[in-house]
Amino acid sequence: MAIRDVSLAFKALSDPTRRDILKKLRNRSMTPGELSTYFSISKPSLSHHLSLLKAANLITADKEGQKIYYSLNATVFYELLNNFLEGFK
Amino acid sequence: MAIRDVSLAFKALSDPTRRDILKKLRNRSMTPGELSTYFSISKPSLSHHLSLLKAANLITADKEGQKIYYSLNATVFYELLNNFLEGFK
DNA sequence: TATATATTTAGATAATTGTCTAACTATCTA
DNA sequence: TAGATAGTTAGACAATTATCTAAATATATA
Repeated sequence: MAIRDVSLAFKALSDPTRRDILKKLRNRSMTPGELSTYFSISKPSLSHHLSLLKAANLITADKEGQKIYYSLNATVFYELLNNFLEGFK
Repeated sequence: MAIRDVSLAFKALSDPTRRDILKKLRNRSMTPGELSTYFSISKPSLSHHLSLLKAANLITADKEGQKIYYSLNATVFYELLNNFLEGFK
């Protein structure tokens, strides 16, 4: 998996709610329902944020029954920031 | 100098024109006039991008006569991305 | 002082964003 | 199969953004 769109990734990282979502997913996968208990926004808004993070390839989704487990895509995450730092050496 | 606002910094980095400006400033300082020769946007638009980069503390400005020399704030730049990576270890 | 140069500010406009409620789809279970 | 649960999609709305042209500010120079 690779970085698809740097602008998309930085834009995804520019929102504090989305950065908090990534931090929640740092240790383990979570469903939108579980994530929603940590945030004071509606589930559709959370869903929207998850779709942006997914579009930026910063998280992955695994469906199990009715549930969807979202996980941090650590590889792409490091790739994005490290590659960007490379460009500024 | 420190990171003031992570959202502001990532937002600044989410625009390709602004990333290109940072790359131009990687090696040396430049004035808006010189920078403008590399971009196909109006000078007011360029000025706007520079003000956002400055607000994000990613560049600094030094006035000399009528000219303003903009420089990459490498320290904050590395600080932002490295500290952010730290949070995701 | 008048004019030219460098850059920003003001104001307008179209596009994008984050949020909401309501409605929909998919899956599970009694 | 009916109802409950998990999550997304649709549509609306206010706020923000990137861009432009026109005007203003600041400095240098003839």
